[in-house]
Amino acid sequence: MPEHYTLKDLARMLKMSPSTVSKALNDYSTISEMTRNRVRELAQRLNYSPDPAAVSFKTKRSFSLGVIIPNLTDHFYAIAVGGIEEFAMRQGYKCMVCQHFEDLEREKDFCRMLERNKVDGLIVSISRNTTDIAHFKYLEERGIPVVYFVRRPGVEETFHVTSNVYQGTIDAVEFLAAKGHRRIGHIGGPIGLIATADRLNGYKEGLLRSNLPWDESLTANSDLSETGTILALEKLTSLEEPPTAIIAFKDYVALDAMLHLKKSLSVSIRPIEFVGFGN
Amino acid sequence: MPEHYTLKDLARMLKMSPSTVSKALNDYSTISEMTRNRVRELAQRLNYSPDPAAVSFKTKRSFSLGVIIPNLTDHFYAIAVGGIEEFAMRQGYKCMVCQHFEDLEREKDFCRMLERNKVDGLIVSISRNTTDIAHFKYLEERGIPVVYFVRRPGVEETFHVTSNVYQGTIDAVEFLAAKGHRRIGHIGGPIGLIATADRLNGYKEGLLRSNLPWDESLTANSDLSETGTILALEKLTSLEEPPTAIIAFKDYVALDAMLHLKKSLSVSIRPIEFVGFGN
DNA sequence: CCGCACAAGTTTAACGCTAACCGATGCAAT
DNA sequence: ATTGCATCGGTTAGCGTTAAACTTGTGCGG
Repeated sequence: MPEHYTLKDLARMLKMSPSTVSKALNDYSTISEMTRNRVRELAQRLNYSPDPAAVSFKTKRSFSLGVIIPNLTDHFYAIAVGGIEEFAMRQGYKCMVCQHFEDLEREKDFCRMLERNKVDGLIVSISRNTTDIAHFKYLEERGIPVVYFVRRPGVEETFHVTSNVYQGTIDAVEFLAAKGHRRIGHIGGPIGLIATADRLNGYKEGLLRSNLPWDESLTANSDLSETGTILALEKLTSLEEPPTAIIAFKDYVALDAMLHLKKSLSVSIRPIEFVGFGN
Repeated sequence: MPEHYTLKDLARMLKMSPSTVSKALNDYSTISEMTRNRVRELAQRLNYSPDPAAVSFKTKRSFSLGVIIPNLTDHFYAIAVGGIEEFAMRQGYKCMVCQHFEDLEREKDFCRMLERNKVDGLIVSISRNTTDIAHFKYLEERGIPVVYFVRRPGVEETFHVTSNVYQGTIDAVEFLAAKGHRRIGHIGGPIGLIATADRLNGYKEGLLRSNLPWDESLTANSDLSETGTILALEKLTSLEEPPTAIIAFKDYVALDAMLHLKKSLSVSIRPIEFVGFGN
């Protein structure tokens, strides 16, 4: 039942000092090839691995990443986190996954917590209520790199990876226009999100390219809740001349809308085509 | 820009020894009410929080939990992990989420890794290839409690939380029987899983209670992949007298089956009712 | 008035590891 | 020879916290 060996143990067995062992294992150039090999070999044989807590304590880093997302229930984020986790693990990093549930205070708490835990970096999809990103800036100032993911803060210069929803929306409009739709509705997301603006711009550009007129009444916004989506939908369907197709902010917004339509129309008055994409 | 304070800092300011401060913050009974309060107050004011790495290093625990699951892409696990995460955080625990992707070796690696990281406990949904659970036993021997979750190992006495799929399947059979179905099919899960056996037993019991005959040809097993499910489905639909209803191992198995049926039958020969539930 | 229990702190050491600083050796260049 | 310095490894100190061992002061029964 091998308890875990420490550097000291190895050192004793090899009759050298602990720091030599440490250096050997950490590829210091001041250790001879031979010594390094001797150490390596024994370490291997004894199945030695350094105590992460001790290393972290000493070095002030943790080999772990913070991942802040809205919520793991959202399938998109679940998949994303799955991928991040998996990749990070392969590189020897752990992840600390935090769900903010659109709560700014939580988001801030997580930042504190993650800083204390000395994460080596942060991947964040900010909450909808996050306009000020001082708490992230603070981490950056302390040397913790922050990458925004899907959602990113408004004006600031940031590192981020997002999908090109602008182009996506253009494509969606053109796709529907090509199918003959003349009145294409747009259910956008929460006002204030960059993605919401990007999509709206894409929508306008798509109309332009398809030679369709811009008509504000064909646009609505959902807060992404089911009721929010239904409200938005009803704004569009109650028009004199309702749209024959609708582009939605997210796939599940499209789903909510479609289901509602299906449920609420005992007689299907007129088919509406839906396109939902993005996150 | 307040760097982080340490116990020593507080001690200096309060003119007492670091260990007194530590004890005060950790509710030791040998510290007077007054001292405790003084310490608490300053700690509060300076926004002190202990360095987790140091604490972990010293105490040999980490306030973190290991969570080993098949895969975050499975919506069920995503939700479950979301809940675990959330709850753990509230109690001041972090989670280390690990996806084994049905790979036993990975599962073992995670165990090693989690042990080295001194997790305080483990929540596991074992891989399908896990028959021997020595690696978990090993952790338990070392004082790390293990709770199995959804999937649990065969024979062993374990702590586990699972849903009662036995009863669930009985209910499903009775439900369908009550609707008049006489030939109810059953698409089970991978052979070897406890849940697979439990369900089959529930299926049999349900038939018994509904006065329906047991007919082995009405049962099939899916490995849960789409093709596996389709294979199983086809075994049932190609019968002389195919089932008019099918109970499936998981909701997505039912979905795969339904979609396939919908796609493959240009003319809908006969409606089949589906019940899918569980994880 | 002694001794003892107990309360309230303090001192010390240690957890395992790393990094900064030293020391010894050997060899080439002066 | 002596210096210079590169090579290789050892010594030491300390990260922040806690637990065990130790000290001091007080009250109290005998």
